Amino acid sequence: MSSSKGAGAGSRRRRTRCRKCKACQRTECGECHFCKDMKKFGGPGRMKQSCLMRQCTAPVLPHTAVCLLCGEAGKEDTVEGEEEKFNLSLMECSICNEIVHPACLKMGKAEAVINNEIPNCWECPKCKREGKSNKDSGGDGAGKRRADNGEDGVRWKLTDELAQHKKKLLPAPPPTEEPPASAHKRKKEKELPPPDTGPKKKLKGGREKHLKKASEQPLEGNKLQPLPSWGRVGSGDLEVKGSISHSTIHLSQIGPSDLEVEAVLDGMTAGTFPVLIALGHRWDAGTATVLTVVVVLSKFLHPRPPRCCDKRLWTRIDLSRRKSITPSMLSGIIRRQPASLDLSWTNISKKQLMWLINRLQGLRELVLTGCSWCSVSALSTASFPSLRLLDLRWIEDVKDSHLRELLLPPTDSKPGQTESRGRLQNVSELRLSGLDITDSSLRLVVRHTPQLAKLDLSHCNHVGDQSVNLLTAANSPLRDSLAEINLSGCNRLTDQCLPLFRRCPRLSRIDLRSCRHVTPEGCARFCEDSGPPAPPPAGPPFRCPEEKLLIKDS
DNA sequence: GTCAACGTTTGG
DNA sequence: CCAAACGTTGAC
Repeated sequence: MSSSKGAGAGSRRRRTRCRKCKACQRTECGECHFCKDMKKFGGPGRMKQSCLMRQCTAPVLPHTAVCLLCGEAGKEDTVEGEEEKFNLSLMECSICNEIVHPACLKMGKAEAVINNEIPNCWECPKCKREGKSNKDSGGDGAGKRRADNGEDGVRWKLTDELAQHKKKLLPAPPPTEEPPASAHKRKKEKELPPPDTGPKKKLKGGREKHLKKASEQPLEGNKLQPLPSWGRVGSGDLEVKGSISHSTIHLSQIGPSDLEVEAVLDGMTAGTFPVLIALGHRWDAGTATVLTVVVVLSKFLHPRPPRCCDKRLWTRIDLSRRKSITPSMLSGIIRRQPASLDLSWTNISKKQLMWLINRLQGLRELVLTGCSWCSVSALSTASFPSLRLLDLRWIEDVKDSHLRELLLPPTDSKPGQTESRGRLQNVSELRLSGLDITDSSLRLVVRHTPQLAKLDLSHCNHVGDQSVNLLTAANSPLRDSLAEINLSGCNRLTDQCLPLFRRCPRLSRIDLRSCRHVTPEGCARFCEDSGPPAPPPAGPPFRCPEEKLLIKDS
């Protein structure tokens, strides 16, 4: 096991905990694989790895690190000003591993690529000038490091192809041409832990990549996307095109550093990360758009997460329709601490879901469409102070007793608490489509989700006029909070429910499509009564006054 | 010296 | 290819 030794140029220095990040400051979970290995938790202590929950998000250079050229430590504290501080700080090159003061290099940082994710990490101007990349690191004088593994072989092969495309010039090849399908696929699997390959743990590899290649990590999937198809570009959003070369993304038009770039791969959201990563690289407006990648500046879609969350940079993770959720996916999710998690139509188990939600206290959106209640019941074991959206559509086998379990406040509320608070206290959007939810459960919804603004009850067979009465009754907190309700496909509803909606002052959208017993005439009358002008009796939608929208098919 | 755990190697 | 093992580093 000879790890690198000696003080030769570029011999690798081990990084160490920052001790400041959230992960560093928490205690060991005692439950993860590595905790269970530890002697203190009764394990054999052979693995000698950090608790999964305590993996440092910003590992720092050790105190003993010194500049290769002058032999001195980091001196950024001795000066004022960003530039000076940078020049006197120690920077470790992720290619040659050399640690130097930029000032000692005397090369100017224009050519360097600074890694904004890892403290004191860059691709040094020397390597950049020589055209070196991470691939080459095994071959240089440092020599100590193994050659990169096969995955990287794929990566770099593709990068080379990309460079060749560049020579041939645009336009980008059609998606089917390159990169080779297998490599393409493998690459995509690296975006997130793979869909259904067996259990795997990306710890060490992940950590190493974190150190060595983090600057390109969030973008690496993009490299392989010849021509992604793009979805949303909202009115306030900017669409820009850029090209990827090596680990650099060149954006052609934009500059603000506080926006976010969202990369969509094959129509699927791959992740969200601040554009400043891209800005860490050179601007090159003239770069040919070979292998065009489109990025959407989604300032308006995703408020930027606090800086401390930048390490993982994934605000949304979508694993919908993955056949199985593997342990590595789970730990990947935890490391990234997403604000939004989509697990719809997956076979996630109750145990897995429980494990997850207990570690995602900041989660704001959870989508569990099409999962089984058997798994979803995990929700009844936790509370979600940050949760705003809960999607439970089309969950099989949901009974009233189940929803009661979920909606009722935990029974073990502390005696000191003035009032017991339900688990979904702060949820503002609840989707319950396709559930056999009865009025008895709806009563609980009314009582225990006081912040609810959007409620989706479409295709709930038991929902009828009485249910609407319940939701809009004088003692219902939802009366004032409801802004949108989806009741499409609720065949028990009749025209009689319509006037009840007037009780809700904020209600601005009612979806009554495919409600067999709600007539267009009834809707027209409802809108008419709400004030002129009356819409035509047939054809959706009916517009009611004050920008309210009643949607009804003819 | 002890303890934690990084990064590499090994074995399945 | 991945999980486990382990030598060694770094903090204290």
